[in-house]
Amino acid sequence: MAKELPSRSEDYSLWYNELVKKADLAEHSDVRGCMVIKPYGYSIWEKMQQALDKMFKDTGHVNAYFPLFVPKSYLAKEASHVEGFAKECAIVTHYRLKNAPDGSGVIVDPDAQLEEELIVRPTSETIIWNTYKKWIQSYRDLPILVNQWANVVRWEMRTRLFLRTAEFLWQEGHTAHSTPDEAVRETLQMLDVYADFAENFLALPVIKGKKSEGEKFPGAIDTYCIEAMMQDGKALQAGTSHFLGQNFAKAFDVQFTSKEGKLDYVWGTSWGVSTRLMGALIMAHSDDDGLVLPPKLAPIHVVIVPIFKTEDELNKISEKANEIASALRKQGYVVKFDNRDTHKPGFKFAEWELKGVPVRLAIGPRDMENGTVEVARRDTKEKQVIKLDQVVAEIPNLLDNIQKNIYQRALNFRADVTTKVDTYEEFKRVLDEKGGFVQAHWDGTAETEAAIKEETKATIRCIPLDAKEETGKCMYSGKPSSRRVLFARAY
RNA sequence: CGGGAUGUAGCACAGCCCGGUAGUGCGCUACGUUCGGGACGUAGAGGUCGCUGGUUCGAAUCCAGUCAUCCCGACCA
Repeated sequence: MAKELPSRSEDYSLWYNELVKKADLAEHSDVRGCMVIKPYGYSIWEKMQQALDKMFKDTGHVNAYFPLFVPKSYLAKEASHVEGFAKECAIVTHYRLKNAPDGSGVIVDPDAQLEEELIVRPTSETIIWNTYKKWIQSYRDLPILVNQWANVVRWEMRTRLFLRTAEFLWQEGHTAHSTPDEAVRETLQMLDVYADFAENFLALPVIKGKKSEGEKFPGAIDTYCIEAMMQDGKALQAGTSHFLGQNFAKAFDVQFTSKEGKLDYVWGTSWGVSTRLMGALIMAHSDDDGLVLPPKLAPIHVVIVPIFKTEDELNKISEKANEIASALRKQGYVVKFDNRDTHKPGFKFAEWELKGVPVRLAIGPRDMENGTVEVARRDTKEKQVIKLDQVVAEIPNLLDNIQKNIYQRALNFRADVTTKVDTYEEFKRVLDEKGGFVQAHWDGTAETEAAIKEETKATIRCIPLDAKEETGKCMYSGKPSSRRVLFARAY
């Protein structure tokens, strides 16, 4: 009762906020715009990290760590980069505090001003390319395929748990190559890794595409992205991969001698996903009863709830429950036997549903008598009673089935809210009445893009990589267009 | 950063207009009855009223500042 959620369809934002807090994922800190990720939420993030990290290693990458602080002058070296990030930087100006002369507390010591201010990294391109300059002389030093797990700070005006916080956790890959082809291949490879991860672990279908000039990363030649659809019809950028060309190499004077003995600037990429994926995970699958986790990312796969009146009953049930639990654990599943005698079964059912545990087993005296167990799946809330000796064999199939089902559900939802339109009137009507992705022709100009954004708040999410060649007319300007692009209102 | 709202017990909120011993529900603790979908009864514990300053004999209440959160804008690879 105390934990009941607001309805998803009534107020999506409220539902989201309450769910994040009540499912024990995260909460706002008292520190401006910052978030506390609670143990349960963090354990999901850890599972994401493990899966991603393995995929990075499998594609030849290694991890390293670079400083949190970036000297102001580094950030200034790449013109569009500084322009893109200047408005949201936290800056360290002093290195010492002292007691206030009037005894009112501590103050910043005015004598301890830094000669050059340090920026708390909003992203690490600059400090990393400054380092790469020292690492690279020859084509033999290339490629460099480095990833970093870190926190970054972007002083956003308005924050939202997981989706936009002042500080967030992420990984950022930064690679250096001797040829543009290789760098472009790397950029696209990592985009594929992200899409693969989203679909196979998050159970979240994504659209791979390229950003328009207006939406691309400051300092990139091309920005590629994966775009996902949330249950309220708004899009979410779930990851990006940038082809940096020689922009950062030129800004930081990173040159190498090629096989032919010629001096050239290094070609770069960068790519990242963040704790924003947690937001995507929550908004894509959950319902009014709480979180729905894909089994591959669930910190607990199976919870066993005993139903008992007496200690004697509990002991008998525990014996069976522990048998099942240890058999499942041997197969690598995380099983929670919730034998608390402080809460009733109904309370436990509701609590584990709120937390999104994919499978729940309930065993009571009735089951003990019949040699059965009640199996409930979180995604559909279906319950069935099966033989006790079959349950261990059934669970892997069931978990697999749940993983596939929530992916399929999200895919169906996305298809339902994806609309093809040819006129601007229709475009506006679809956005207001239905939301979702809108496929429309665009003349390719920044002016049209900006005007549409201004008038409808919808942005070009991406130019899908698999967009078919199709002659048409821009819905806004009437000028010719050769393919449809994807519009949506977005987070 | 602009407009609006909020900040009082772990949580949700009332009290503020009209200044005078800090309230309610949930949760928490103990005991009893319960236990197959969020139990009930009885008794109890728990609060520098966001923070700083001002007005006043006296401030949760009035005034100023400040910090944070929420909504709308702006901003946001």
